[in-house]
Amino acid sequence: MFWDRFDGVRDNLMVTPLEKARRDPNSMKARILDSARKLFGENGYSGTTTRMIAKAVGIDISTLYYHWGEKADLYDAVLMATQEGLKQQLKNIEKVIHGKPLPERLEIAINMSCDYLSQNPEITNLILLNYFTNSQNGDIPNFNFIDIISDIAISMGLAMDKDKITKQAKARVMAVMLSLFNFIAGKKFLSPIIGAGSEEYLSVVKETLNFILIPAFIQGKNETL
Amino acid sequence: MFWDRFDGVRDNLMVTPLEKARRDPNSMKARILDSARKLFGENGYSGTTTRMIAKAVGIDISTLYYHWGEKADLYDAVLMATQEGLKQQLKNIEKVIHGKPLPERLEIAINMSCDYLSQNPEITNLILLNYFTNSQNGDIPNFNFIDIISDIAISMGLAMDKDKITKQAKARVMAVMLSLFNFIAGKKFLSPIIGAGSEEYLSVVKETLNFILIPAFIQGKNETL
DNA sequence: TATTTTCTCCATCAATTGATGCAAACATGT
DNA sequence: ACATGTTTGCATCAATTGATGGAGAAAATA
Repeated sequence: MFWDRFDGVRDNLMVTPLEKARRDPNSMKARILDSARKLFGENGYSGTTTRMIAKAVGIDISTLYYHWGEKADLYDAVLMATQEGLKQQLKNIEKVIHGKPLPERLEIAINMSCDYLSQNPEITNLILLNYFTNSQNGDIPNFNFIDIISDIAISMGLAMDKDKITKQAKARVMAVMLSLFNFIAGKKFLSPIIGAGSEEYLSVVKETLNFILIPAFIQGKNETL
Repeated sequence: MFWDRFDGVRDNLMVTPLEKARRDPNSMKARILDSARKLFGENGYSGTTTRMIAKAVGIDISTLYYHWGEKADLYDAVLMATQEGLKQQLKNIEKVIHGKPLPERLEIAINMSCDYLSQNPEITNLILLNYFTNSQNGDIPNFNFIDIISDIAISMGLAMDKDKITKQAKARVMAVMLSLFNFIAGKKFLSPIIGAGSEEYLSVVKETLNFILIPAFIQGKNETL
């Protein structure tokens, strides 16, 4: 019986399903999570069925439900994993730009972010789709934006204390993020409109972001927020 | 029999369903279109069912199908109507700002656009949701962005000829639009993050857009695109 | 009024959806 | 080999989806 097994703490007792999946990237849990992330990113929550995910992994839906339970729970885990990856990437950028003057900091940050996000396009899709559909639909789990916004605000020198960030500063960071995310997430839609090929698109985006953001934040540097 | 009626051209022979609906705003067609626009804007294409729309109008689904046929056709009409409204509003703005110097033009355009879009929030939702889901899903009708982009580019003095707009100019206009659209569409999601109430939110957004866009486009005014 | 056309709703369809029960397969330790 | 718990897939469920046929009501036409 299970209560006979007192030989120490069973290590997955206090471990979240997401963490369990991350420990072994080849586990069924992790494979499902990967496919789910891709598909949710492509089609959104209601546009993605559990059968689509199961088929992508090559398993039966009941196996999926065995590992992750409800569809909403799986989606929640996908958002968590995405969020973690993004935060990790922000830390990497922070390391590189630390100490440098603001214009250079911005340029490097834009450059690195563009590269990272365009190499993992499902991230921006996932976040933006979530925040659109979720702004109206309360029963879908939602992405935690505020942490990331705060981190960036501090990194960009718009605030000192994580708890004392002005509305204006948050809004400015948000504008930056939204532009960037939209350009990446909407690549397939926007690149034909702009009339640029895949490689050219990324450089046009970088140039545009630099064009728009750098003068604003240089000018506003000494402004009181 | 219908072929006996040769008393002139029957005027709705060459009339699109959308136009027919616009002629009489109280017609069933128009009422369905209105509810559909609202719901598609709130929940996206796959998140909105024909039954939801019918229920909102207070009719049976078969009545809806009688008037609009396939769900995709109705969605298409919704996008068309939205697009027309947006273009009309752009013309209004153009009239007001015509002849004024660039910084003022930008400020007025931002101001008017913000007001218009926040009074018709389903517009931005519709467009953004469409462009996200459609960037991957080809069988859903899609919004015609390029016309609007071109109009704005000319109005902002980034180009002279509608057929000769550089990639950079298009990208810059797009960045402006995307920021604005996202702030409006994401109001419910973003305002708690910023920490602003409903009225305050709009003014913070306007301020932020001015802060970011005006220096960029002033600086870049004499640049060769 | 009579007839034709336009409209509305009920009932129903097949396909798809999220979700589960159960038995067989697999692994793991004794 | 045995008993244990862990995975997996088949079959199936009720609910929901987009969509239609047909009967009758309403409106227009004669």
